[in-house]
Amino acid sequence: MATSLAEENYLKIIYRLSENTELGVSTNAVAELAQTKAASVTDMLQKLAEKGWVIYQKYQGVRLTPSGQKIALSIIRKHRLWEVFLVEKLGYNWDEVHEIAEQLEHIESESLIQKLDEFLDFPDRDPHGDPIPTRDGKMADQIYQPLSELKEKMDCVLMGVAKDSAVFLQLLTKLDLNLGAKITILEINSFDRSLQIQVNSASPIFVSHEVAKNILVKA
Amino acid sequence: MATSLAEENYLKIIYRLSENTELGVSTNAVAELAQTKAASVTDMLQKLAEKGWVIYQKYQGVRLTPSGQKIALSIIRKHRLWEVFLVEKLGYNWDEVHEIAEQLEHIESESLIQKLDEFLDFPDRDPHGDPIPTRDGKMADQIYQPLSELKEKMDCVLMGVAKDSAVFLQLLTKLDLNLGAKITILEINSFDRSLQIQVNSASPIFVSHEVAKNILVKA
DNA sequence: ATATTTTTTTAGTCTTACCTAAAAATTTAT
DNA sequence: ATAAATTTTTAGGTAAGACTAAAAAAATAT
Ligand SMILES: [Mn+2]
Ligand SMILES: [Mn+2]
Ligand SMILES: [Mn+2]
Ligand SMILES: [Mn+2]
Repeated sequence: MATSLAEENYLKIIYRLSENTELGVSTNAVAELAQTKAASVTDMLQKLAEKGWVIYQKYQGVRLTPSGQKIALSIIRKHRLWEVFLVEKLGYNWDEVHEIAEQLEHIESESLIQKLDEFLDFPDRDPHGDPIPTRDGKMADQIYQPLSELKEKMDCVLMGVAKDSAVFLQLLTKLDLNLGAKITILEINSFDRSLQIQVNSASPIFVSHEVAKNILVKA
Repeated sequence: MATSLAEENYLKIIYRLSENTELGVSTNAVAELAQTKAASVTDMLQKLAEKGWVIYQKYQGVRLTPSGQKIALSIIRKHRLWEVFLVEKLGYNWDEVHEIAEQLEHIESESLIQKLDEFLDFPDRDPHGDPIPTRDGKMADQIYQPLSELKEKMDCVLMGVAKDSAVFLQLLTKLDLNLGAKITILEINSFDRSLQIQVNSASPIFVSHEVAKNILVKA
């Protein structure tokens, strides 16, 4: 069945909110991400349920059916492949690509994504370190851990980010915290959990706990 | 002012129909290309006029204002650049790209088109030989002529097509009539104006007047 | 246990872009 | 010049996807 742009965006949002929980996703949570009102969300959830893409019961929240999940994963696959294209081929920085990919992810053509994937040499991570779902809808687990979970004196490599807002990514770029950066934790301040770290053996810098939580690393 | 997808498509259609004539474009002509009904077109023309993109007077047809023309040209620029990308970078054939470009042309990002243009090395023709409007909205004239206008014994090179329907392009491909093909007119049959031609010095083939009309060549 | 607050749903509108049917204007034919 | 045919516009509706305000349900506090 054909999906409208609005439907695709809702399914993607529900997918994202389902990643961390087993329970149904709340109407308000969807409304916030969709930048719309709860009443509009209720309308749409009823429509998505009729189409068989979500399980929805009044006041019980919503969850994706297998077919809804499949659609969401295909949109995410397209989004991430286009992000790779924008960075690798067109020379964008990682903080500039999300909005454009939000548009490109809705282009409908099986062959286009197939050829794009090939052109990009079948990447398995996007420019933010997020796994790219395979053609048959399997997504690798996020195997990296937040920098905030590491202990003092530990070394690690920056493998991704847990948030792709432009301001956050620009901050990282300014601090030389790019994909692949080598990080050493010098000290963790117990007062505010901020970290003193060394990036690529340069002079030490401070990052807040909030920043460290959103940096994904491999030990 | 922001343009909706529907508005962009209407402006593009009006541009296309204006290319050959000085007069206003008729409601019915627009309706046919938009695959919609005349009543819907009238609605839209009134809206476009309010926005200042067309001059519209009841029963007098419609024509683009300079700002309407500018929008149309920017959509056409995007369409044709994407077609170059699809053929040159992703390996599509020229008969497969139009529908996908119809979607891609509506992606909104100045920088994206700028970078795409650069990535493609600033092409000035698309895979069908059509000129690509410049960033400031100038489009080169179509300087090629239909094969049907040439006389017997003349040599020419295939530089473009006047129609980009998939069936037509597939026929040309089957006959080895690709961009750059060398054509010699052996004979023109006065009965139905069909032509006997030689392509790249291979054995002679026949093409109808209808086909010849839509093949653009340089003598 | 009851009252209050928060969340969610329903009811009623709005805008965009389409539709059909009917009316009006224009064009073509006699 | 009139009549007939065609084109275009108007009038009135529909579906998608949003909104606000009000009602209902659920969660939280007293
Ligand atoms: Mn993104
Ligand atoms: Mn990403
Ligand atoms: Mn095209
Ligand atoms: Mn073209």
